[in-house]
Amino acid sequence: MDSIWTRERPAPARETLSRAQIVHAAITLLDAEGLQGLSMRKLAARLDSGATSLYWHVQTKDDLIELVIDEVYGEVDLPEPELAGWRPGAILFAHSLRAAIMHHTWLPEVVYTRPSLGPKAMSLGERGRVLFGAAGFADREIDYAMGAVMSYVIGAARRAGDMMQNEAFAFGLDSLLDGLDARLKK
Amino acid sequence: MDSIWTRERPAPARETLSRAQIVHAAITLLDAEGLQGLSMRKLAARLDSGATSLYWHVQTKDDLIELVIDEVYGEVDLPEPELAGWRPGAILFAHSLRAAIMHHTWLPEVVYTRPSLGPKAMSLGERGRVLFGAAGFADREIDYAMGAVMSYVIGAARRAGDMMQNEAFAFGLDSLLDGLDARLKK
DNA sequence: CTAGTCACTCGCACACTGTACGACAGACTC
DNA sequence: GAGTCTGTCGTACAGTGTGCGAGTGACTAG
Repeated sequence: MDSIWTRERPAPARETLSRAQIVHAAITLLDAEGLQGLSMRKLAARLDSGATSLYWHVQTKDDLIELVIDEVYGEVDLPEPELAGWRPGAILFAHSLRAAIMHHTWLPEVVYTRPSLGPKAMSLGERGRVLFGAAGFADREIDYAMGAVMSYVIGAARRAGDMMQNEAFAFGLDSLLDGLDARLKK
Repeated sequence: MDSIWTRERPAPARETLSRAQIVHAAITLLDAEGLQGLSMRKLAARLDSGATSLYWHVQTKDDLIELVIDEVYGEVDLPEPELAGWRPGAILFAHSLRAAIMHHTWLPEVVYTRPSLGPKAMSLGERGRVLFGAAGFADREIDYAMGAVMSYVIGAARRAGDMMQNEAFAFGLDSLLDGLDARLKK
């Protein structure tokens, strides 16, 4: 009998590039060689394809970078309030974002000029709104509070590195969270 | 009579490029066209010189960018504690740094990868240590506190813009300063 | 006055960049 | 068989940072 299910997969004809594959390769190349190290030709070489083939899947290099940023946002944890309570949740979020930046050190250089409208950034924002909303912030302050934490973490990635820096990081983060907390209790 | 004082200036022979001149022109070019817009050739054109002439005054484009960053640090106000007291001083510092970033929007993109060891950055750090030291922070916490404020301000430059954003900026800054203040009073 | 040195400028060249364009190839639909 | 759709790729162009070496004028030593 012949049906979609019995028929064997047509076998991908030629194996074909995919956007996800390109984005993934771009991230590993960026991690290995930094922002300077990312060129369309080098990226294509890693994918065993011609440089201009990439342009079928991605309109410009800049678009690729936007995709790559969004992908990294996907690595960031931000728990639901029931699981952790507000403050531990915010701390976990902050450390998780920091970890992502430390792992992808090129991110801060690149995050400033673009809007962050990708799906994973959106989902992160949504989860943040839930957490900070549950904490007791209202209306605009929900976004302000989450934005403050993100701003601090991203800014703190300058010259980030070792233990010593982690102490400094925690100091600032705790202070900020204390200040936010105080706003809740007023 | 002939002396160094009576002799008229030899007249600069040929008018010559200077590092300061190059740095200045680079900043105006960056302000006008962004990081992408800065190329050695364009910069040289603005100075009516050959592109490679710049390389006598500056070793690489990267070095030039380091100089440029330091120059911007020079625009940042940070008052002495007697003049303002700690908290107003910190607020002025934060807003002044923010203003510099808003004026030179390319700065965050560029500030992450380099150490900030220039004289103006150093002087800023020194003045900061005075202010935060006078506030009552001790030892490492002096640097941590100032670093936290800087981190927040720099991070908050993402997608910065209008009134609305200023409200968000002030919210986070006040929270952070509240948290730091609380640490002083414990 | 001549010869040499120093401070500085600049044209050329090289390897490399992003990407527009158009030719091509295979699979699928009539 | 013809045509379309998805996808790949070589070539080419304008632009990049910068090494190299030649050039130029002002100053100094003899």
